Amino acid sequence: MALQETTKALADPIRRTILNLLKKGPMTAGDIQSHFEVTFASISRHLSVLKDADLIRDRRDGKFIYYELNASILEEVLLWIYELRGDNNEEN
Amino acid sequence: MALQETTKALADPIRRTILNLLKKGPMTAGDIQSHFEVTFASISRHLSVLKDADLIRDRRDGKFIYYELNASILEEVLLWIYELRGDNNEEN
DNA sequence: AATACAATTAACAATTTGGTTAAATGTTAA
DNA sequence: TTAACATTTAACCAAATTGTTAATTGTATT
Repeated sequence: MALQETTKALADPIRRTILNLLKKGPMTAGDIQSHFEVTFASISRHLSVLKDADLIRDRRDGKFIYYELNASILEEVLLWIYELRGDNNEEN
Repeated sequence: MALQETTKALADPIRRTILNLLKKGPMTAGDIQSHFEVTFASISRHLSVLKDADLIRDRRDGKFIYYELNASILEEVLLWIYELRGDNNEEN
């Protein structure tokens, strides 16, 4: 179930911040790392969790690897939440 | 940040299933447990994670404790996801 | 008060997660 | 082809999470 990968990926503050950074456009791992106080290796692993969830995609351009947001994956989470609220929220 | 508790709570399949069960209406811990192959104690801890996130509320009625869904907490997650998609999804 | 029932909490083991440093990989440029 | 740069992967550690069993708490019943 992809929902599992997605929700797990979203359950970490660094990963959520990375997604917010990527909202503005693609960035390299180095650019991303510079926003945090953890090592490159640590960010690299967060990126791979996001990649496993397909929340981000990467594309190499010469020496750099650019990461970009793939927000479409979030549709499934939205759907799940909508269904959960379902009839209980008729009044809204 | 409440988003942290919420996303963490959602990142477990048992907890998501519990929320789906509660969609149909309040249930006791025992009723909930009967849907899983883990012990009462394990379910009880999942319930406390959901309670910490305020995704569920409990109410004692005599010998039983009834749990019910508080889906309003999910608004914050929805908002966060909407913001993330933001301008990137003008075409939708 | 004693017993039984519903559920939580405590204590512990196993697994997962997130961080670090060091080594490895891929690419460019000298 | 060697050096330098960008990034990932491997190996390891500490902390958090999830599950179990056993003890505890709260309520109802006798």
